Amino acid sequence: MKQESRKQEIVNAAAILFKEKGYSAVTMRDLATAMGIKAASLYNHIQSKQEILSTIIIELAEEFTQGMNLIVNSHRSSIQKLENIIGLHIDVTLRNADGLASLNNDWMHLEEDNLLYFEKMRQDYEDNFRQIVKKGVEMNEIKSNNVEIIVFSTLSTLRTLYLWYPKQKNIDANILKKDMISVLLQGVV
Amino acid sequence: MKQESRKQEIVNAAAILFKEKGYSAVTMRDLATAMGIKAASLYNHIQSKQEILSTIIIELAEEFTQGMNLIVNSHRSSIQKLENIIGLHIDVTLRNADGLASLNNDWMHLEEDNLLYFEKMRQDYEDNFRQIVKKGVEMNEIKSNNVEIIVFSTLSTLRTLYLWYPKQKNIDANILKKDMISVLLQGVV
DNA sequence: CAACAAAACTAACGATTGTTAGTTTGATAC
DNA sequence: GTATCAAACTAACAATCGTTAGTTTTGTTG
Repeated sequence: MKQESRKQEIVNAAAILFKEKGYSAVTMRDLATAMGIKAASLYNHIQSKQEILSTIIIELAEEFTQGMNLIVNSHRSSIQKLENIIGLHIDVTLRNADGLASLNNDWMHLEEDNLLYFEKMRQDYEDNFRQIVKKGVEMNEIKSNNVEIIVFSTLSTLRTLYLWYPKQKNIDANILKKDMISVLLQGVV
Repeated sequence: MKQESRKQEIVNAAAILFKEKGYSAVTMRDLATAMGIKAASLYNHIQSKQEILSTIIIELAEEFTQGMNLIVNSHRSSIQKLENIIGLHIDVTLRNADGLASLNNDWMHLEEDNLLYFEKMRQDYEDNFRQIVKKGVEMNEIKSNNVEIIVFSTLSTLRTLYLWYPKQKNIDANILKKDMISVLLQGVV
């Protein structure tokens, strides 16, 4: 059907470089070299370096927002909702691990409008997450440890998947989901 | 004799800026402004921007290495060793949360010698961690989930403490250790 | 007060940055 | 074969980068 547009190729190549050295340390000449062209040629396809970054990040953030909204509005137990969140992160990570590096590490280099938009999505995401955990504690589905620590530790792990997953070979998404749910929710001891 | 040396003040100010925007995006002029002086004046106290980064990161990495060695050589159960590792991360984080941002996000901007040195320390640290978990599984102290997932998820959480801890107000280190051990080892459900 | 060192300053350097303007190339359509 | 258009190119720009050189200010000590 549609093959990948030249712009998307550039964005994908940029995501890989941004993952390795961060947005600020990657020059347009670096990116051009990775694409096998000259820096000026990039501007036939993109408007600015900044546009590349926002394309990567905003798209991913909207994916998470959309996924979280489905989960919040579903009629499931808190535990099942947490399991679905774990699944959401794994799905997104398998699809675009490179881009997640920018989302995690370079979001602060977005400029004004996109920065505010991103920060709102992230805040809403965390609030939704927190509410699910709180409800789970109220319903006695979740041990009443410190709610903030549960939110923080679970989210830390899920956000770091993009670093860990590529180092695992031939790992099946469904097995990964099962194991991750087991470790994050049932614990280690 | 010694208050904080001027160099240490510069390093500390740099750590804060590096945490906010990353090493590459912080200019020597940014750092000078934060110190209330001109950029050229910084060079009366430090040799290069790179020296600032390596001062921040290597010192912290050596702290972790030293702490891990003590734990590895201690005669404790695997669970107790894991608890001590959690304690180590909390202690280091409370002492220097800003510097940990650089260690986590900007280590790849170290140059050759320090980069290799750092990478070796990090590899050894992870190997030690993995061995402790493996031993725990063998001794039936730890549920035999996927060992790699346990190592990854625990380490992800501990490495991200630097972001989370400053947002908590008046949290006691010992209570934090207890809660963190509970969530990471005993689980949530 | 004179002497000295620490730490600030001004001015500038060569290199590199993101980006623009104008031009050439190469494939497809008529 | 010629027109078209996307996509590459060369050349250069103003701005900013880390850093150096040389000078002045500041504070302490005899």
